[in-house]
Amino acid sequence: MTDQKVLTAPHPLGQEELRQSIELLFFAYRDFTAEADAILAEYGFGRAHHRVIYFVGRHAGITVSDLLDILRITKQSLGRVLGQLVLDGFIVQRPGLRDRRQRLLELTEKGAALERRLTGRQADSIARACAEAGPHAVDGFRSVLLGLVHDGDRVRFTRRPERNGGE
Amino acid sequence: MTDQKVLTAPHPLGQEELRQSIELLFFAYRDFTAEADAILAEYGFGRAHHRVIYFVGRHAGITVSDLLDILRITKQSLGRVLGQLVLDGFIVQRPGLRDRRQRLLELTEKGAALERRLTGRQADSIARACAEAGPHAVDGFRSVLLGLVHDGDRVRFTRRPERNGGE
DNA sequence: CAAAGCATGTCAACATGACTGACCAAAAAG
DNA sequence: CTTTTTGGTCAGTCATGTTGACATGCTTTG
Repeated sequence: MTDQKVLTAPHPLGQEELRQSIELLFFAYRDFTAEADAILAEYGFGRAHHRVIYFVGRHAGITVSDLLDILRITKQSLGRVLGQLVLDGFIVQRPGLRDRRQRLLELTEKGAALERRLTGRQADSIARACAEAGPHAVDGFRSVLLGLVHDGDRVRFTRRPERNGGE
Repeated sequence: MTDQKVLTAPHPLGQEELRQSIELLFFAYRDFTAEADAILAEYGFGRAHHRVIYFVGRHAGITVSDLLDILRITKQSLGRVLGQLVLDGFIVQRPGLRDRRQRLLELTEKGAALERRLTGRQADSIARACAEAGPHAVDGFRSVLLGLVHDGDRVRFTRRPERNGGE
């Protein structure tokens, strides 16, 4: 019969290839996040808690405002999950020195342990997928994803993400 | 032989690369879905409606059960959004002939128009990102994503997705 | 300095879209 | 013909997003 290997894109990408890419993104994200969700459920947490733990771990001392810029949710939504994480001892807040309104966020050791567990699991998933696809595929994977990220956030991937000045 | 770093990869992807990949997936998915969300908001719909419209468009005559297998949500969750879409005239249900309990789902012309609008917008996003990254990157993008998809669903991308036998 | 305005974060009320449990109807199994 | 399985629905709850009103503290200005 005719072809059945649909996974090679000859040219500027036809309708079918684009549809498959849309679906791949949906299925991949669904399954990728399901891994961590299972762990989070043990703690009574959801995906929102995961995102907070991850980015606080990544940027120790981050302010609530900066976290909001990353997550693109409202202060109120963040406030709820953040409050739970603080109550449960996964995150500590300390007031900013330069600006006492701020609550600079940090993981506790307990929080850092959970973060390592979650990130480790997800890193394993990606590492396995990358290994299967070959090291060469990884560059393509990353550059297409980067093209999907809105301009304002691309800088996160082109320079060092660490920059915790003042406090 | 027998060393541990012999497994062919030039660099097995370090911690930092893996973290960046995790974040890329988060940011790319966030921005990718935001495009369609804006359109959906005009109709008073959410992301759940989008997924239903998309997969019903993709598999005309699909049953509720098969749709549930794709979406991995509960019948009850699907029922609500599906009910709205039927009420608003975006989807029609017709009873199965072989099994009268089934409600085979199809888009109306109105539903198909919305589906084209949503998919077109998302296809443009991906096409642009792929064009920027180069046609070569696209293969890598797709094969890594495919590696993240759980086994049971990979078959959707290796053979023709159409197969509406019975009715 | 005091008042105005802006920035940071909180509280209250609400909407969406997941979930579980109880249920009905039709088909399949005995 | 009963019982079990399958396909789908109704009611209620939970998680997590939203907007609006607000307290506090920094900054700017008369």
